[in-house]
Amino acid sequence: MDSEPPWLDDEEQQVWLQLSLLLTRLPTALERQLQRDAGLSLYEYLLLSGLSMTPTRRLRLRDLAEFTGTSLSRLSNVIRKLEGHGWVIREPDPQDGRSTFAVLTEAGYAKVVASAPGHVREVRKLVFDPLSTAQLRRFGSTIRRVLDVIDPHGCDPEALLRAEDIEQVSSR
Amino acid sequence: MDSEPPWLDDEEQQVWLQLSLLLTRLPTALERQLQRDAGLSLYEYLLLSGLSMTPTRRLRLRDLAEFTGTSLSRLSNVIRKLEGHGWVIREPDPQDGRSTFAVLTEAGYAKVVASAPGHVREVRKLVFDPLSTAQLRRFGSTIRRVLDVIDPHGCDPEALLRAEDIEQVSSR
DNA sequence: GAGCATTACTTCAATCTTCAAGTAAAGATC
DNA sequence: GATCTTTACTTGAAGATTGAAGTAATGCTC
Repeated sequence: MDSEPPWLDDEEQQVWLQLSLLLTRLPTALERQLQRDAGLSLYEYLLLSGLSMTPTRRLRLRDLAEFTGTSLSRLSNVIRKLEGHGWVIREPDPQDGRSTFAVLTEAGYAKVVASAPGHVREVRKLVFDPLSTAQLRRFGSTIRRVLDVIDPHGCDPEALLRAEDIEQVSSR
Repeated sequence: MDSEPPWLDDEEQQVWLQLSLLLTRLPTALERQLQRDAGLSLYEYLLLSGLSMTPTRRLRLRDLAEFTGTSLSRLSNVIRKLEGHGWVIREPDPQDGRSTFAVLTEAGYAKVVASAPGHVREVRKLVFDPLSTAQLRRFGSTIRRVLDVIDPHGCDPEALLRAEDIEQVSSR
């Protein structure tokens, strides 16, 4: 096997430092805005907006956990909290007795609609405004390359959001 | 001021999705490796390795909080845990009765030395190997641009690590 | 169709994080 | 030099997260 250098060179170290900072500072900044203006955590926002992007505004908990990138256990707790606010309800999956849908209520949809603009404004301010179009494009493909290594099956969240509507028969 | 579009265009949305994934998946992957191979959280590793990079292997808690990007409160708790392992001790700052040094012990230093190669290998595998040199350079400067907006004073952590030994002798 | 493995979810306990006080030392201002 | 503010840190309670069971439905294999 190739023996790789045991430490990063100067340039790598520079980039690694920048990336580490981004990894901690950006979520914190987004979280702050959402918490202040909408009383939502970044995770909660991601969850609600994920549901809202879906044709029937529902997702199996398993898929939602995948989409938000966390454990079912955490998701289960957060859903309970969101149910308390009346933003989400659980519905059994008629096709599979094991799985449960998280369904966005009207109130939940309204919450997303109300919170999205502020969040988008922040994302735009912090990420898109400072970058040129070309820079943006390269940034995206660089990140994609890293993600391919972390998660080679590239469990495309977009696909998740689109693929779940086939089996709708009833409800509402 | 320009009124900005209320939502992201397709390309922006793509990039944003990639970035969101990176923000959650990369720390998780690094955390997993460290937890498995060294029994450390990413935060603990960052903290210990920050101390180890310092000329005297010590940093004021305030500076360490800044460096690791979190609250003093969290830091205080983590330091207590690390003290329990014998990796760190607290020492009062003779220059300023309010502040405390976190000092890396020999055992703590040994812990960093033992854990670093595995962590570096993971970082290299996930971030540097997939990128060309040119890509890397652009990636770094793109990130820097974003960070400049989030944190304009650009409180350079490198400076922190270097700057703390001057005042062993004098005050301000 | 019986038995075994897997999947989807929930819950509990342990740990971790945050937030809001609280303490105590410095520094600033008059 | 008395008072006011700021800075550095700690602590305790509340809330969040993880990890290990536990339950229940499903799928797989013989």
